Amino acid sequence: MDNRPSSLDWTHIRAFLAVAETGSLSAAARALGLSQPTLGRHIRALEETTGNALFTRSPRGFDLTDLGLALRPQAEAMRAAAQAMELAAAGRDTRTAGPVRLTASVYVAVYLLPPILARLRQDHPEIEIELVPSDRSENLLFHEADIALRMYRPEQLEMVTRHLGDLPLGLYAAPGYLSRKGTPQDFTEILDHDVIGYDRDDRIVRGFRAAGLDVTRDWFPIRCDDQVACWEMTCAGCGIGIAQRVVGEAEPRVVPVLPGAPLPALPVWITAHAATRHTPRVAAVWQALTTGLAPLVS
Amino acid sequence: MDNRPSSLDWTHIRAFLAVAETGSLSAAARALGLSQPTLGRHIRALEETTGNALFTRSPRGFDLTDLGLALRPQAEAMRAAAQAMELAAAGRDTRTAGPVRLTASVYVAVYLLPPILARLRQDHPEIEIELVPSDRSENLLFHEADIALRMYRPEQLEMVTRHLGDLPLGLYAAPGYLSRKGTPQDFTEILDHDVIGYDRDDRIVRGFRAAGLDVTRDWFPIRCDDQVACWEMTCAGCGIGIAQRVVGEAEPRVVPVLPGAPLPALPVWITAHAATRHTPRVAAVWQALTTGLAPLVS
DNA sequence: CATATGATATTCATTTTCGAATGGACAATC
DNA sequence: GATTGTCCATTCGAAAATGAATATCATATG
Repeated sequence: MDNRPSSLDWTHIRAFLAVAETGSLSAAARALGLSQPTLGRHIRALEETTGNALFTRSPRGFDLTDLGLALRPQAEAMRAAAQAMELAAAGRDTRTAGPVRLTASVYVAVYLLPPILARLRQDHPEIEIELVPSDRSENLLFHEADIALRMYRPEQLEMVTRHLGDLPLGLYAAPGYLSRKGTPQDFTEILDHDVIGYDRDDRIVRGFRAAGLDVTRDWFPIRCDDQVACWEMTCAGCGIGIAQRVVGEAEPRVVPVLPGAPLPALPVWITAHAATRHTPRVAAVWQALTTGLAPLVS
Repeated sequence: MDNRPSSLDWTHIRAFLAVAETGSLSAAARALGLSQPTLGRHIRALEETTGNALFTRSPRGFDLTDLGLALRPQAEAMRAAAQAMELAAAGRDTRTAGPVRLTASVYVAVYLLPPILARLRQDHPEIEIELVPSDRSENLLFHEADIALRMYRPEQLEMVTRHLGDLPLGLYAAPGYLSRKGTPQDFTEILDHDVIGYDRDDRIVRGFRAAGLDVTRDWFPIRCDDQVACWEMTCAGCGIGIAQRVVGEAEPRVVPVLPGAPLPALPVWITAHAATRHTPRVAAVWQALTTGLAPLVS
């Protein structure tokens, strides 16, 4: 019994991916220009080092187990990198063709990125952009995205991060709402108003507490997790909403409320894997994002 | 004759990355557990399929060409994906038998762990323990270890950490030394004594400062980076040394000095990857360490 | 029910790959 | 200037991986 924890053989990983995709050793062998016994040995070797079955065998072919399913995305990421390497090695001037996956908060993706990405598409039409709007925090890791824009400092090893600046926030409301409920003249008066808050995100609550207002989650008459929906409700006159100033000032349906209100500013961080940060594509997108966001942050 | 660049061999890419990082075939061979001729062949094969030189050879080693420089990030991305795959595989390893790699400070590894690991071996003989004593801080991540014991709180995402408690410290000296130089009756009298300090680690200096004694690194007549060597020198009568109480009290060659001295306690943190924390092996070792260390920390 | 098809496992001779050993070149050090 | 250490290139016998051929199984089909 040779329990070897040794690291995985990259050739075996390639075989794993081919079998996973074709569903059979024979088809994978044809695709890779190898023989069926060889592929079988590679898969078996991989299963021996991981200690668990990656496929269920049947006379019809190979099917991924749960473990195999979990491992497949990483293998695909490896192949993507290998393909990029081959491109770079072949046409040595190889530029930036290919996809870049970008994740950002829904809010940023909706209100800030479109003009920046339009400009990027114009300057680098060979780069395809996959935009993943997401407010969950943990989805950027391990190759779910090449670049992430976040409102907090990511703390990961192997990640390159840069603080782009801070997005000032402001309070806004539709004129119709203000004529109905009056316009607060002082920050404390806001307690008598309908403030639109995010449901699970407690940053707003904490922000109010920091400003000296003792409110709880229940105090907000309208709660919604989706920041875009929150903003649309604000624009529609549901109450006073919080928005980034660059967005609020550009929105004709609302007017600023209490411009001097003590609201914090949202930090903006850009993050990429150290491994991919300097590949041409990722570098180009990184550059476009930093320059495009620069005028928006203070 | 031009062999069609069918496609790059992933094993060769791995060799490329190792050589690029180490700067020599020999060092890369050591890192990969292969031989220098093998690495040389891999690189040559890669250069033949791409048709371009990736390194400039010199008797001092291998240097990346511009093309090789351009290819390196993609190779790094591949390895990042491979590491992610290995981590994912390790996180789903259901085997109870096999190795667990454990890292701890040299001091802990020498004086605290042996009985705990002996007990663990007895209870779980199917688990092999690889102990990596190390005082460098950054070596636990990315699967260099499954579990780490540290004297500070690790701050990484994707890591599970738990504070096990604090190890109280005490001052100790050999009777021979004390009869030669006298026994200090007050903490300030310690300035007239030979205190054995760690060389690069400034925690002792800061501890003395916090206690109101203005000392600098040069004040310590014996300095040594190795904590085990420091303690052995203390036991041998070189001066007054600092040790964890559990160690000092159990050592017949020394007696306590100034039991009430205001020394800080060392926090003990146990850490593991979130991905592997709950695999049977890692969980068993985690359990053994927490219960084994519990009576030692206050 | 017999047959054809397409799949995996196994075997074994062949090819490929590997590593120990060796020699030579350069740099640092005494 | 000799010595030592580290590096690369080459050689060659040993070890490992490979693929053609074959056996076997399950299914679909007439």
